[in-house]
Amino acid sequence: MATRLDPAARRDQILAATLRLVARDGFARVTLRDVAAEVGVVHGLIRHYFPTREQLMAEAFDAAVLAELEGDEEVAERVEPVEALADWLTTTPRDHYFVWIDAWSEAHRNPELLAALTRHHRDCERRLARIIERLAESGRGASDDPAADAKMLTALVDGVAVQHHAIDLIGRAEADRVVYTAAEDRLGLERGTLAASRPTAARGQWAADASPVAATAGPRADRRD
Amino acid sequence: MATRLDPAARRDQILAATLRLVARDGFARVTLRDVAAEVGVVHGLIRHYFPTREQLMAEAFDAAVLAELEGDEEVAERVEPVEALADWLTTTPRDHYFVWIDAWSEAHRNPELLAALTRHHRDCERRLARIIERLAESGRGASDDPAADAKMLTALVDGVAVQHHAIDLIGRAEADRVVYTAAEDRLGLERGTLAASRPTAARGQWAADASPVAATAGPRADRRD
DNA sequence: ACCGTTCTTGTCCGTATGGACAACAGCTGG
DNA sequence: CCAGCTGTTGTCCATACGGACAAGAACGGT
Repeated sequence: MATRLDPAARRDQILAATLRLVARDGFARVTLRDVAAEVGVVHGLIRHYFPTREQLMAEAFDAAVLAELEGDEEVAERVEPVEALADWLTTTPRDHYFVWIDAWSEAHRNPELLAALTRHHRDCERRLARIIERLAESGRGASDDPAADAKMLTALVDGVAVQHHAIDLIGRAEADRVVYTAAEDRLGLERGTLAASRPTAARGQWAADASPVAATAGPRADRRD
Repeated sequence: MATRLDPAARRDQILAATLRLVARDGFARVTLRDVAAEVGVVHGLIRHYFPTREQLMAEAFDAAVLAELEGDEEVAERVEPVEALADWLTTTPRDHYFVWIDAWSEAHRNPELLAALTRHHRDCERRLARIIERLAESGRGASDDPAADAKMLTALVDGVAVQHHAIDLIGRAEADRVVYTAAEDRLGLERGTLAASRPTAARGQWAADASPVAATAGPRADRRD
C-alpha cells in the first residue's frame, strides 16, 4: 500500500500527522489507529517507530515546540525592535494554539509535557524581553523592567488567544488591537505605532513538509481495524 | 450498597463527582465508570439519571458555570469598587481553572460547551466592566472605556492563570502582582492600592455539598466492572 | 544474483468503554 | 397489608483501543 520510505521521513510524517490530529481532536482522543489512518498506513507500523502512545505524543509535542521557535532568533535580532515587537505580539495561527491549549490542560498529569511547556514559555518570555530591551535601548520606547513587561505581555497574548481562538469571542483584528494597545501603553509607545509596523508575513509553519497543520483532517471519519 | 437517595440529591452528587474527575483527568478521559466509582454506585445508575455521556458532561459544565457566578452580583455591588476589583482580579482556586482550561480545549468540537463558555466569558467581562465603571464614578480611578479595560484585564487574568495553574511557572503572589500592577497602571490607581485592599476570603465553592472540588480523588485508582 | 536488514502488513489478544436490560429492593399511597 | 412506582444492582454485548507478533516485501551491500 504505502511505498517504503526513508525512516526519518516516515517518522516526521507520523509526527506531523499526530500534530494535525491533536489540533483537531485533542491529546486524549488521538489514537494510534487515527494517526495510522491519517498517514495512510497500518496501525501496527506506528509502533515500529514509537514504542508507545505516550512516547509518540511526547515526541510530537517536542517537535512542535522545536519547530515553533527555531530560526527566528537571529532574524529577530536584525529587524527594527518596533517591528519585531508588533510581529511577536500578533496572534499565532489557530491550529497552533489548539495544541498549546490542549497542552496546558494536559500538563498537570504529564511531567514531560510540563517540562517542555515550561522551557517553551521561558524561551518566549526571554525573547520578548530581549525585544523590549532593544526597544528601550533604541530610545523609541521605555521599560523599567523588560522581564516583568515580557511576562505580563506574554500572559496577555495567551489570554487574548483564548478569547480569539478557543472561545471565538473576538476576531483577529480586535485581538491584535487589545494586545497592541496594552503594549503601547506599557512601553511608552504612541497609540497606533504597533499596528502601523506590523509586518505582512505570518510566522513559521509546523510540519516537515510545506503544508500547514490542518491541511488534511476533515470532519472525523469512521475507522476500521 | 448505596442507600436510596432523593433523585435531585443523587443528581447533584453525580454532577459534583463529574466535575471533580474532570478537574483531575480532563473531559475526554472521564468515563461513566469513573463517575460511578467516585459516587460509590454501579455505572448503570449514571445512565438512569443522564441518558448519555455527552449530556452528563454538558450538564456538569453548565452546573459549574452556574455555581461560579451565582450570588456574587448584588454582593459585589455593595462593596467598595477598589476592594471589589482586587477581589475579582485575584486568582481563582486551582481546580476550577483546570476545568476552564479543559473547556477551552474542548470548545471547538462541542457547540453547547462553546455556547456556555461564551455566555460565561461575557458575564465575567460585564461584571468587571461594572466594577471599573463604579471605580471611575467614585473618582478613585479612571477609565475611558470600561468595556475595553475589562476585556483586556479578563484576558490578562486568564493568561496569568495559565502561567500559574497550568504551567506552574509563577506562584500565587506573583500572579496577583502581575495582574494588579497592570490594572493599577491602566485604571490610574497608585501602585500597591489593590494588593492593600485584597479581601481575606476566597471566592465561591462548587459542589452541592460543602466539600471543595478536589476533596476526594487521590491518584487515579484502578477500577473494575 | 544472493542474502540479510528493516520497512510494512495482517491478524490476534486482553482490556475497557458506552450502552441496554431484566431483576431486586425500598418507599408511598391505598 | 398489599400493590405500584422507581431508585439501584448485576450482567451482558458490540465496539475500539493499545500492544504483540509472525509473515511478506522492498532495499542495499557484496
